[in-house]
Amino acid sequence: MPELPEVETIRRGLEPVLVGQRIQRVEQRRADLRFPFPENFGKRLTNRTVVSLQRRAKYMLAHLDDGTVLIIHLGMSGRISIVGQGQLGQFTHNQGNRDTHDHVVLRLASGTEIVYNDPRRFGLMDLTTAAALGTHPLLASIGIEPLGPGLTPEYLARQAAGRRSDLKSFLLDQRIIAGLGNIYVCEALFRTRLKPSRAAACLATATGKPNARAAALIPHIKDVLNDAIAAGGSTIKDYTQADGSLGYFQHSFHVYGRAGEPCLTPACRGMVRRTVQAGRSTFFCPVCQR
DNA sequence: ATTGAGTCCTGAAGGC
DNA sequence: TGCCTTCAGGACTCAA
Repeated sequence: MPELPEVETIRRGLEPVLVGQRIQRVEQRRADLRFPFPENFGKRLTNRTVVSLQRRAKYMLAHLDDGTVLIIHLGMSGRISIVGQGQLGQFTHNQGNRDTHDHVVLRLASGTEIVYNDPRRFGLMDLTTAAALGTHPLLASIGIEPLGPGLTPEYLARQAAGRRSDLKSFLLDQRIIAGLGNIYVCEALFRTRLKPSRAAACLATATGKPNARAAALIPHIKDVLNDAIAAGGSTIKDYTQADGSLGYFQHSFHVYGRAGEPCLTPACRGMVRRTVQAGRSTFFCPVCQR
């Protein structure tokens, strides 16, 4: 389920358990995920201490004490569990009891295990260094953070001007905004009352300047992401998951997954519709999104 | 340079 | 119960 808010929620849940800890043992249970693991993957992590855990787009970046950076992407189905002593001190489930899709287990000096599980294996892990992070092939050409200061009406308009793609594909393009996924693009466009099939160029004037649509879209993108992070954060805080899984919280979406159901805009009589754009499901209200 | 289609992989859900 | 099809929160690679 991971989009940016899920990754950020997982990062926040993992941070207090992982940062400052020495990785005592690495259990790598297969040779590849989406890509092969780098050479000596386990060896390079073993006995290293995690100094910080950051997020860039949908990537988690664990900085280690020797300058190594562990890059983790969860793909479509990646999940991370904290097994052992949870944040409230209770043991959550038996260690050593591995699932078929538990691909990597990091055993920490504290005795806690960080378990990476990914049935579809669209996720990945790689190693680089802090110095080389900016030129890493996966990170070098991705766009701005949607929650960062770079997302401005001017930026959106500059990127959108002259494009022939539709709004939905434009916002999903990680080279423009890095971290928006299918759900939150649908939700942000709903909040902005913009039809996903509209041309991306509708965010700019003829001279490439931002217009009212670009200005309106930005706070909706930020709000929908921040709302989801806030919802996830409370779940982590309460630590309600019996198995220690992170990022399983429920969201209430306005359009995503609601095809055939009534639009939630007050007084709107529309029905949420599902279409396909760029091979991905799009959900929108044809009445109030124009 | 952009854009769209195909691709990786497993599991859940729904139809018959 | 079982077999089949469709769909899934991502994003790389390649062809046009």
